[in-house]
Amino acid sequence: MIAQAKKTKKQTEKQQKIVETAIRLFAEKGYANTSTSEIAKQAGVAEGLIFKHYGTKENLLRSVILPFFKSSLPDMAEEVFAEVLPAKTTSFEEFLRALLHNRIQFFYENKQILQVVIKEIIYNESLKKELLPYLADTIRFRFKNTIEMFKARGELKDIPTDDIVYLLLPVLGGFIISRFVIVDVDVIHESEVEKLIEFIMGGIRKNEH
Amino acid sequence: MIAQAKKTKKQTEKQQKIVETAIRLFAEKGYANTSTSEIAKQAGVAEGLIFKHYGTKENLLRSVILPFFKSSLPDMAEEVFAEVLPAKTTSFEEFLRALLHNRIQFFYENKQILQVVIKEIIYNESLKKELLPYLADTIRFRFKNTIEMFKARGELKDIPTDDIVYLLLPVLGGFIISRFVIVDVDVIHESEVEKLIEFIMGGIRKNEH
Amino acid sequence: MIAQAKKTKKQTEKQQKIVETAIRLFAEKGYANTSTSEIAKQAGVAEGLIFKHYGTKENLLRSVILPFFKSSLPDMAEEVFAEVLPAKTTSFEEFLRALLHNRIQFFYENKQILQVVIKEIIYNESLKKELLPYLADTIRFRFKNTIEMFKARGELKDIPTDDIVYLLLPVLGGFIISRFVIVDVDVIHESEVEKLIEFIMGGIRKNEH
Amino acid sequence: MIAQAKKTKKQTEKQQKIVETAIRLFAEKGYANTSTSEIAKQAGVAEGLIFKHYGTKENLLRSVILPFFKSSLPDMAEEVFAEVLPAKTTSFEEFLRALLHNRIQFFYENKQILQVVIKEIIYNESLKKELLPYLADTIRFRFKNTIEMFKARGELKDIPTDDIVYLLLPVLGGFIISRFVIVDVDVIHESEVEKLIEFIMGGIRKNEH
DNA sequence: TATGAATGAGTGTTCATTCAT
DNA sequence: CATGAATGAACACTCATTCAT
Repeated sequence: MIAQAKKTKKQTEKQQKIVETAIRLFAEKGYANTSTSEIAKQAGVAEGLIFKHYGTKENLLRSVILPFFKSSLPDMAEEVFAEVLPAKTTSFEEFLRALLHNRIQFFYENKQILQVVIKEIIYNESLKKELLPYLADTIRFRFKNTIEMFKARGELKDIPTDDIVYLLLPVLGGFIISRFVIVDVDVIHESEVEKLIEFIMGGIRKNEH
Repeated sequence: MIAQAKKTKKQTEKQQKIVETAIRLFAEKGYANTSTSEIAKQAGVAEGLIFKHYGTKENLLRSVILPFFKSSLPDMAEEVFAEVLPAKTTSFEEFLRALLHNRIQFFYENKQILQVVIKEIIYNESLKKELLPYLADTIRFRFKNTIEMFKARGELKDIPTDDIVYLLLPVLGGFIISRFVIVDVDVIHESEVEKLIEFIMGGIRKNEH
Repeated sequence: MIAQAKKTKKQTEKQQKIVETAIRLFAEKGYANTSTSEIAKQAGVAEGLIFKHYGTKENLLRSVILPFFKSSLPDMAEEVFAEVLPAKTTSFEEFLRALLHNRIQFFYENKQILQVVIKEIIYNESLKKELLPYLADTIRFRFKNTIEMFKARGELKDIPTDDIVYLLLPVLGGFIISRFVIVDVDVIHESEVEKLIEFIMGGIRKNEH
Repeated sequence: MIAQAKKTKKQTEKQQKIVETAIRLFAEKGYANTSTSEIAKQAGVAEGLIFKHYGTKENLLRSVILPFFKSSLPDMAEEVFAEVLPAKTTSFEEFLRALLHNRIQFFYENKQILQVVIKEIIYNESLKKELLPYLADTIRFRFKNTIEMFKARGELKDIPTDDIVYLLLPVLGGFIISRFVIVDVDVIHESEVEKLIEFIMGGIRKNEH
């Protein structure tokens, strides 16, 4: 169900090995610091084969990133929102909790691809231009709907929805990136998630009674 | 006073030009995607001169990053805290506001170096290992003191100080990085800062009366 | 059987050409004065191919020297001693004559590699350290045995065997080096060999009767 | 009296230092493996100064080699033969002994220049072509006269003088080169010299009585 | 499909040499 | 006399890519 980014239709065993190795090396050292000869060697494959299948090194990168980006990621999103939202009784906190758990699980299982995506979006201007708008639109759209729903229920402050999304995304994104990309953790504890949720919901100011 | 990372003691005009050009190109395309020959060409300098002065390409990168990192950055920090804190009457909100304005101004003026630093910390494993602990320690230490002070004044919730810092840093860092590195803005509006502050202080949950 | 230093197992035609050209140029101008681009050009090969096969320029040198040194040279030695010694009746003079003819033939056929070896042993400190002890041990060991045999037969003076070897090696070595390396002759005449043998055996002092 | 190769007429202190350092480095690693920048650094001098004084690197090498070669060496030779020969009563053995002691002392004191000369004569085709004939002529001429004198006295075998010289030079040269250049000894013992002399005079064949 | 020899443009780096000061 | 910044050609080496097998 998850981590399916690696397998498309008909891939030979060697082709599989190439993609796996490329993902691992791109994640470890970055696309620009990984040579096709190293990929070939570690994949146990002739260097020519990479070019038979993918034409260019850049295309190999896209073949790694794009499926994850254009199919797995939105599919997953669909799932989450579909999974969580129907429960009408749920609070926004419950939603956040479910979302975070789902995402964290997903990102943990696709950590290497995620690392490649983030590193290259930051490092590679043309990939950034291509992917960032897509990412922003997709995610933002879903968030807006959900937040407006909860605002209608009176659970959230009367801040404009766009502002909430605009503040929420860097916080959630920063949290996940700092954990999975900057510090390469394997596990995010339940308590961390709870603290984050409480922070997002209530801030840090002491309320007067 | 600011943007002093570029000028050290005795630098010839050409040496200046090399560093400036290197910073610009590293910021635009990343260290790994920038060739020394391109730096030389755009700096109007013989390629050999780069190596006369910096020995290796990697050392040129370090000569760009390290002064910013090890001197300018903590110096600035010192300044902010010194500037803001004495005013005992100030609230934590005032402190945050002053800090953000100061940082935003500083990062705007050093935007390119900042972009280089962040890109390479994410992309270059060995630089990350070298700089991240240093960064974390320096920044974290100052924040802890300040937060504890305001906690003592009863302005902040009774969350453990470490937890507050741990939540605050990705939020502030994520905000600045997403603005200056991912989206390459020139200006951050007053209102954005105010929204961020209110978010940090009060979260998004509607308070019951 | 001889000059086999050039051909190892599976070498492509171009690889052959690289080694041949490298040997020739190293012999003519020395390793340090020969550029890989010149080798490539004269071998009719892309420069990159040299590094595909040999990794570094230094490794190309070693690939030229070491097989000659560690296999051909001792193999030959084996042969000579095996060929000459069984004939119990042979005198030491006969042995010397056979040895010299064999060596001269061998060195003539491998003249260029020999020139490379000698030039680099003299010029390249690290190669000297690596090869000289090996050379000394191998050669010296065989000589000692042979000389002791002939001493036992009463053909040679009662000088300590080590001293004889220690005097004989520079003489033989100096003779061959001065002919093949310093003066680049193609042929060493029978009469030269005879004079050398008579000199070694009898010296230059006139015997009184 | 000796080691005067280093000082010509008016040399500044820095110029002295350049030549000394060049000799040392050329001797250690060879001319081709020594960079002018290294010479300058180790001599404590600006790199430009080398070229102010010597024009090119090759000219620096010649300024080191030629005075030694064209003045010191023949001068010394003159001395030896003048010193030894007058004593009419002396035997050829005595002459050889005096010659060797004189040369060994001289080469020991000029070991580094000697190493440079020998290494470059073997490595540098154009220097070889220039110096070798000169060397051969000068040395050979003096030897011939001496040997003929001793032959006239009946001390030496009736081998043609040219043959004796032709055999003697590689032996003496090989002995000195193998000691001072290949093995970098500081001292040659009296006993070694004696063995060499006895070898040259009497060979190794046991004489029948 | 898969190999791996071969390419050639490009990379970081070195080095002898020049020249303004 | 002396410096050292600056040059540019050459150097060893890398790498994505091609192609005959």
